Amino acid sequence: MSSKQEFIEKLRNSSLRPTKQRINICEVLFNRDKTFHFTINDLFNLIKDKTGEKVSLATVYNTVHAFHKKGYLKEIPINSNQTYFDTNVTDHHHFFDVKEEKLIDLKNEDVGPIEIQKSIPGKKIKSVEVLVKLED
Amino acid sequence: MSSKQEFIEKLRNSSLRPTKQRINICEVLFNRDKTFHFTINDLFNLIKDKTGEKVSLATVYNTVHAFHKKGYLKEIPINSNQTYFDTNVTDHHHFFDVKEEKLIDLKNEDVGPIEIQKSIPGKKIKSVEVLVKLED
DNA sequence: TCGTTGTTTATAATTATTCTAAAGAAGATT
DNA sequence: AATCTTCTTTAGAATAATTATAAACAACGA
Repeated sequence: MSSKQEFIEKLRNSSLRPTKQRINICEVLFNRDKTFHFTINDLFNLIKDKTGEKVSLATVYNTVHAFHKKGYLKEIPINSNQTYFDTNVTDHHHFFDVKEEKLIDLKNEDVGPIEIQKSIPGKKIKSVEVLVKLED
Repeated sequence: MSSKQEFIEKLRNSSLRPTKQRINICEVLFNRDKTFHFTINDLFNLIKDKTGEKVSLATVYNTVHAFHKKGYLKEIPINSNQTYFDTNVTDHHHFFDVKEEKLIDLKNEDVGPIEIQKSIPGKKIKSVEVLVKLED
């Protein structure tokens, strides 16, 4: 449970002006116990439902990208026509239920350590992501 | 080096009629030594270049999807605006050079074994994919 | 050869995302 | 508080990838 005040500080600390819209988006994204997987469209609809206030789609895009850039959101690679984001920005992996189009977190302990025994000169590893697809 | 005749058989065996267009696409996709990573648009352009014959974009989409369904192509999960495919349908992983937008194969030996120590009732694992993003 | 069914194609439609430019709000300065 | 600057929001247009449509065409079987 985070308070409005905390969100305002968080935004200020990131040199993002604490606007009504951004605070509403924070409420929806970060005011929850469990990690949250979503598409922009999910979020767009949830904001209306949860806060009663409408935020334009463009602002949702802007804000999600801003939060992603600041490291408050993580983009999840799935083959789908829509981009998925995750409020859990720690290093972790995912199940993807292909039929239900649903993402499920894998704790780091759920996946053994991953050793990459190859390197490309001049490049360093930015991230290692495992995606486990599930079928019935 | 596969021959035209082999492609025709391959197509027939999959109950896909061996049309000129499909055979051309096979030549471009499967008549090569190394694995091939591509987007639909890459392929569309390559067909013109390599075979001299033009195939409509819609047919490229149709054929790639048909081949994917038959298991001759693999879709690769990357966060990008375009969908990537791979002619290497065996179980393997990838580097993705974020800057150059280029995929590089990881042999299975290059990645230690991956243990998934969690399961979802009623679901079974369809695939396990590792994507290693690279930066400079 | 003829009829059936599958395929190709140009084009239109759809969908996710980004761009644009004008109106509005936040922050700093006096 | 009034003003100025800068950032933000917004509706709507623009773009880009993909999918749908429906008519012309080609492969197959009888």
